[in-house]
Amino acid sequence: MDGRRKFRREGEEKRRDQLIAAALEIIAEDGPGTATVRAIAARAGVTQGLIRHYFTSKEDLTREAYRQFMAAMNADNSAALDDGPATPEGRLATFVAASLCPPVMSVSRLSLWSGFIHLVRVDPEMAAIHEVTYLAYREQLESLIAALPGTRDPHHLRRLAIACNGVIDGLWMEGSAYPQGFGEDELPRIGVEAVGAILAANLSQHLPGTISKDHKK
Amino acid sequence: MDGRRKFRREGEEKRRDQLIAAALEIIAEDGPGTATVRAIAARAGVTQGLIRHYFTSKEDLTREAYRQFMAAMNADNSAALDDGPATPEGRLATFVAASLCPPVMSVSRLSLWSGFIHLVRVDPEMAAIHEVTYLAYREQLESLIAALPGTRDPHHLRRLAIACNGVIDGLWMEGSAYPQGFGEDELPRIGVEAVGAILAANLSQHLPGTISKDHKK
DNA sequence: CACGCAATTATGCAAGCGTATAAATGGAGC
DNA sequence: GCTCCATTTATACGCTTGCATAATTGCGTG
Repeated sequence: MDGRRKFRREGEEKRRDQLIAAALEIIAEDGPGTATVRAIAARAGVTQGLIRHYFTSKEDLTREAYRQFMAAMNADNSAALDDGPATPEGRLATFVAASLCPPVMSVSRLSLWSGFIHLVRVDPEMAAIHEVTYLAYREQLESLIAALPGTRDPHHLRRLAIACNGVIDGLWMEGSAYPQGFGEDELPRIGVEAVGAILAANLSQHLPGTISKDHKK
Repeated sequence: MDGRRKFRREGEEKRRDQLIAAALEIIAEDGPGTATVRAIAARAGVTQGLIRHYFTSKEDLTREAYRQFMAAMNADNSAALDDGPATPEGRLATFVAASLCPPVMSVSRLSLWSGFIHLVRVDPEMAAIHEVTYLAYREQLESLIAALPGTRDPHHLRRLAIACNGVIDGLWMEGSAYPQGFGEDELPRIGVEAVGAILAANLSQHLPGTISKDHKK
């Protein structure tokens, strides 16, 4: 009789997270084109009106989703530092390798990234979010480089960090797009070696054992 | 009285190129979101019906635009080989450097690339176009590497090419996104050095003296 | 110079989009 | 168990989109 659907009330935090998670899932699976307000609401198990109750617009939701995605990337990446070696070389090598291993390096992350990236070049607010998280990553990289033996002036240091970041980004893309194209630990090894080459440092020998074993295949 | 607009008849080839060019311009400037059928036709100076006369669908036009864009990237890149040195090391260094100089490396190219890239992960036909042009680039890179002194088995060679391609891609992104972040010839130098490090070859000394001097827009 | 056809325009349509608004309802507090 | 309000649903509106179709017109051809 009553066709009106039953529902449960949830806290604001939980609903926002649900909606953001639903948006990220859809973007990762089918691209941003299918991530409509209706599709996101359906995936989250609510009706579309609720989105406008928790977000001022769809753009707002999109930006929050991007912010959360980028934060997760950085968090997953830095988490590796906690369990790694304590030497400057070891920390840098661990950091680079973490960027080139799951969960940071994965198809779904690449799909998400590619779904967002064009917005960064079009929407100034997205660009701001990008810059903040990008700089956070690069500054962490820069401080790890600065901890290496030898002194470098700030300007040189900055350019080294940018260059290393570029290498890592490129390998991340390659590996995420073609996971089957590389052996188990091959990409992190290549990445660490390339970064070492740019910095004129020998990083490979400081990698934790689980990563630097011989590559098969 | 007669509000109907005047027009000139053009050849099929010319009209198709005009429409593709218009689509690329809009995508580069405002992102794919604003590249609607109407906007593209307006930019090309025709009415929207004409698009469906020369392309079976908007998807068709988009794919042709992507194909043309990727072809231009490869063409601009290989063109550098004609004017460069003839030694294996010199040719590889030239090729790498060309990827990191205008016109291949530029903001508009990055905007175009970012506007298309998410479609590659969603549309199988776009993925096919991507694979063809991507492989063409990588195979050229691979043959340049194979020409270097020393012998490598095919499997190893392939992985080296993938790794070098990753480095180049990453630096291309960095440099395209932040052109002001590097000195004039800094990025090609870093790229050649990093590629040399991966291949255990000394490429930098084989670079032509001035790299990005005379590029016409 | 008129004919004929393909190139081009003009108009319309159905579907989907984001957004606005009002009605219903779950659930905590008394 | 009643009340009340924030949460949630339901519905609708205006706009844009890609696509289809019919009407026009430029222009090569005889």
